[in-house]
Amino acid sequence: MRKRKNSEKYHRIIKAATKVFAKKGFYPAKISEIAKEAQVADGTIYIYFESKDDILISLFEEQMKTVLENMVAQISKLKDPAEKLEKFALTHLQLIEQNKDIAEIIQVELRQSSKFMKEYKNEQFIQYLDLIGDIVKEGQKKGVFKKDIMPGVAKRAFFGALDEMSRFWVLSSRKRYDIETAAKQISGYFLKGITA
Amino acid sequence: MRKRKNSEKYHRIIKAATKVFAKKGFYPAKISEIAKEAQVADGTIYIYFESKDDILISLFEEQMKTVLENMVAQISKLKDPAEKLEKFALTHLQLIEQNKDIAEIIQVELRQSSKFMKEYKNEQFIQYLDLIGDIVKEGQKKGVFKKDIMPGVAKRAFFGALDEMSRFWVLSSRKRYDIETAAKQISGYFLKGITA
Amino acid sequence: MRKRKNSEKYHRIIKAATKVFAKKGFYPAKISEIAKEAQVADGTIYIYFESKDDILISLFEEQMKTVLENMVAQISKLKDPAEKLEKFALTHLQLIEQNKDIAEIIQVELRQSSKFMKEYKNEQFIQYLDLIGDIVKEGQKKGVFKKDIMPGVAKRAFFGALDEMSRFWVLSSRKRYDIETAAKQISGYFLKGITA
Amino acid sequence: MRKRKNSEKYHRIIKAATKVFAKKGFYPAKISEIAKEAQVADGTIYIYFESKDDILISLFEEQMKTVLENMVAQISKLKDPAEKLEKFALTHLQLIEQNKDIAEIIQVELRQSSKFMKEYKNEQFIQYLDLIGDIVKEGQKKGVFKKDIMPGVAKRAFFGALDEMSRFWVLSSRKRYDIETAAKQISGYFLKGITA
DNA sequence: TATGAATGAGAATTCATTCAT
DNA sequence: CATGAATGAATTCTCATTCAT
Repeated sequence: MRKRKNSEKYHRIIKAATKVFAKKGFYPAKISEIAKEAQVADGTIYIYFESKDDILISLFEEQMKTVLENMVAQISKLKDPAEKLEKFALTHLQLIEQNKDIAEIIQVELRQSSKFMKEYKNEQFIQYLDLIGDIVKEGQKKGVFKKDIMPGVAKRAFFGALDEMSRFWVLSSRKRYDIETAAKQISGYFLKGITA
Repeated sequence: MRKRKNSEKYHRIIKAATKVFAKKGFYPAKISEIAKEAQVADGTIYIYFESKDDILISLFEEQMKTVLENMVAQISKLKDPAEKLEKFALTHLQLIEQNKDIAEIIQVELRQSSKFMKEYKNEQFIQYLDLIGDIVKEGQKKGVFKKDIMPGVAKRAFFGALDEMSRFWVLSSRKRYDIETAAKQISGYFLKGITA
Repeated sequence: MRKRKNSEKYHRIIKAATKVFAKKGFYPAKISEIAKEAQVADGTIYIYFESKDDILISLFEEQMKTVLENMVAQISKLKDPAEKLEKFALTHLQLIEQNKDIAEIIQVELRQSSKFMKEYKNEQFIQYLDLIGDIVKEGQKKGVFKKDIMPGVAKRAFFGALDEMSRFWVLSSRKRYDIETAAKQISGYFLKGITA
Repeated sequence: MRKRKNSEKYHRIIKAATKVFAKKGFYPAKISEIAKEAQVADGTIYIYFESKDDILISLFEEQMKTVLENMVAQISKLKDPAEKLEKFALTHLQLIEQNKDIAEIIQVELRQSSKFMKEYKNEQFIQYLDLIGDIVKEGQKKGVFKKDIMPGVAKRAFFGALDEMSRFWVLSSRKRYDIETAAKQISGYFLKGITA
């Protein structure tokens, strides 16, 4: 088997799997359900993917690539590290907003799945986190961020704050806060603190 | 079946399940493995729990009760909201540190599991989050936190920051930063921002 | 283990088992349910019975003994073979009527259960059938029944007719015909035929 | 799952189940044994049947349809109600004779099983019984059967007589009476009685 | 390539029976 | 005798994966 990523069917299966995994979760999702959603035969899936696990990983990489490219494009336009962080927050939350299925899988099924996290070196996700770390380092070099901030801690704290907010959106039906407000609040805490 | 929560076996099974779920994840974990770990027969598990799902939920509630009580005890001793937040961060990370298995399950299997999150109203977790929200509100009333902070966003952002940090610890074998530093850093971002 | 048939508990268990087997059938019935009904512990049942199978067989023999004795008492009072057959029919249907649970078990679970029928020589039932055969033979000797009637066929035909009627009663909630009418009809067919 | 009743495998499984159920009874029969007998994998059975219960019910309906059609064909050729009853008896016993397995299941497992009898409306069996009832009514209309015969009782009595006879054959290894004699005797009792 | 019927390993759960108290 | 917690063998059913067509 060689992956035929250009094939129309490959993408149809990825799309179907995204929908089914998001709805049911990875383990409870059935190959036959993905096949039905993709309008192919069960066996056809195994022409494009090695296993059920492989669908999840492929799905993740496929999506993360896009997310990463998009984020880099947004960030690189800006100069000010503080503005960059704010833009990161907004872009991240918009992305979640527009792709609930993908967001849920990334959060719930893959990023959290100990099974995959432990044996699958999640390169894309590390790069995504590092975008934040790089902004922090850049800010420190430019003297706009405090020197004693630890980028390795800060990148996780910032991402975690956004992520928890997203989870709340993904899992709750209605959303209480609008995206721009939430993005501004969260980046605000980081940049200026909450102390009066 | 009546739950015999006082029974020594009940706790032995909870403990075994915690270990096995943490190691393998909920779905891949086998009842027989939990039974073996708990040194009981497979069937014995069904004297104390209704189903595999029930083990996970019981485990979670059992642990969260302790966590919640512990956190309340730590926080209530302090007066200053800023100090409370810092204490919250430290206590949370210490807890994670001391109970990696429990932490992993709460994060990975239960809090994140779409299956459970959607049909299981996670009261304990909501209360835990609200502890942060209450500190924020208290700080605002006392005039030490900015008035325009939204407690509903802030509690998630703060918890998410800690949680992402914990995840990093839980999933990575070695730990790069010591707990007190990390806790101080993270609560510091919130309180005073990272801007120089 | 020696059977303690005089014990009050022995009879309580038999009675409980009769109720439970009648309601659920032999295989679906649970020992724990019989124990609960009999208000004894599960383990106690095994003091009085060797196994679940043993309960069914004991139950059957216990009940059949009574049924047989009762029938013999009724029949032996009469002289005329034709009257005896009529009395048999009436007594049989009355018995069914008054002991639906026992009737159902005898019909459904034991007499029909190939498992038991094949390895368990059902002496009591054979004797019961033979009561009919003996009446037929007696009638032939007395010259009141046709000589070419085959007692072995006739006893089964007569019993079967009654039995099918009983099954209808046991399994249907309401009863369309009164017992005396049905008994008279059925014995009437045998004795005088249905031809005008 | 869609039932593929035309499939060769569907019939192979029905046939295998008939054999296994007849030999062991419904509850003691194992799916794996049926699968082995049918020379398919265990899982294959679940492509054609929903559950073990479904096999029994399907088996029954499949067989009863044939039995019913066959009986109607035999009966409808005749004019005289008395002859029809005699033919019914003969055909029924022949059928039993030729299909011991099916007969045993119908009698022992399905017709008698409280589990199935109570929740499964046994249409085919009711129709079969009604064939007898209709003959009786027809005979009464034509004036060849007594007016005071109750068809609802008579049909059960007649069927029961045949059925008990069959059971004797099914459950005993050797048969003492030949079919035609037995059929004639039994229909004879009904038609002309046994009184000299 | 595409199909979907067939496979069979695997897993949760049940429950008759035992035995230490 | 009585108990009922503990056992673990046994069984149905599921579903990822294969492969002949």
